[in-house]
Amino acid sequence: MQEQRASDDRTDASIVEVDGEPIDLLALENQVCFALAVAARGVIGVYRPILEPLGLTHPQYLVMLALWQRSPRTVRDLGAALQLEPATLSPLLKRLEAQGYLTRQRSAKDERALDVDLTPTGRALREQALGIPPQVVDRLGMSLEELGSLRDRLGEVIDAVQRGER
Amino acid sequence: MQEQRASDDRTDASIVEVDGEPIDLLALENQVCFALAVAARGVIGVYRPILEPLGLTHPQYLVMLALWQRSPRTVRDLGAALQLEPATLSPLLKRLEAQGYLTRQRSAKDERALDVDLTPTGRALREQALGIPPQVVDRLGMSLEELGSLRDRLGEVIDAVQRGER
DNA sequence: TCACAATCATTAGTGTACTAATTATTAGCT
DNA sequence: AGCTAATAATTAGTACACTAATGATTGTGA
Repeated sequence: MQEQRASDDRTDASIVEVDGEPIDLLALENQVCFALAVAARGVIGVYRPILEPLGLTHPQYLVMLALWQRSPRTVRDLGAALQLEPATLSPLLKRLEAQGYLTRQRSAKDERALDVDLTPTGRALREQALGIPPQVVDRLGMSLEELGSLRDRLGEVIDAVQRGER
Repeated sequence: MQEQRASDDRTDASIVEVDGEPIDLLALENQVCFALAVAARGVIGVYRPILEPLGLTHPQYLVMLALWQRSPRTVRDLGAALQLEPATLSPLLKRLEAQGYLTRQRSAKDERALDVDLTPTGRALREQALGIPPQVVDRLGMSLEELGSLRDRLGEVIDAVQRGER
């Protein structure tokens, strides 16, 4: 005989009342972090086949977006924009350099810093990228209003996370 | 002389008018996928120090949540609940087994399947986990209403992603 | 029954993403 | 000027997360 712990216990401290409704604090489907992780993986999965013809992964695509907005810029600057550790960007940038999309060279002003700049090929890739956002929106089948409002709410979460960093 | 493409072109096909406002389709700050990726990494980062005393990573924590809800269950079943490939779960479950939180053994009914079950230690860990959601909510400083509504909206994105899979 | 397809898990290979340690360069202080 | 602290990037090590290929078992149709 085996006890069914989680379901048979008559008093479970993880069950909380909210508006008179019992909510299980540890239920997977109630976790914002779980919804966030699954949604992020899912949306990145939508980009995968779309980015494949360009030879880009999703993180690499984000780097290219950052460089199309401003370049050259340093690894640290890119990290600040993309919220990534330099240790994550370092090998990622090397792969993009190997692809021929960017160049990496020490800054003249500060030999510690590395200037990352687009090659003509990398700059030209932007034309191909113009078709990507519409494809993604179409594939998701959600309105621009919904997506925009979601983006704004995610921005609040990002702010909340950063507020607590010290 | 070097042309400043992204900023100087007078007609940039990535600029679109929405409600009379010019929106740059390729701007990093307009990408939902970027907000999603940063928010997910950020929130998981909030869990990191909280989960560290339990010896769990965030994906491992999600596996434990799933097992606390129902166990034993197979790798495939866990994968369906967590939206993860079996190839991702396989090494992850081995680490949790090495930690002493679960057992892995072939199912008696179907030798292909692997039954994953909690150890007494793994079951007992649930008591420690009860304090985690309140800590995270406190750390984020957002209301339960905000978080609940965000979770629901992420659920819509997850549904949208799955609708398109065939 | 028995070949063959389908299913389940694992392994191999690639690419993030983190922390901690290392190297190189610059900035600041006396 | 010269020592020291701070800063920038890289490397090493661990852990996801994916696709593709593999091995083992089960289900199915002629």
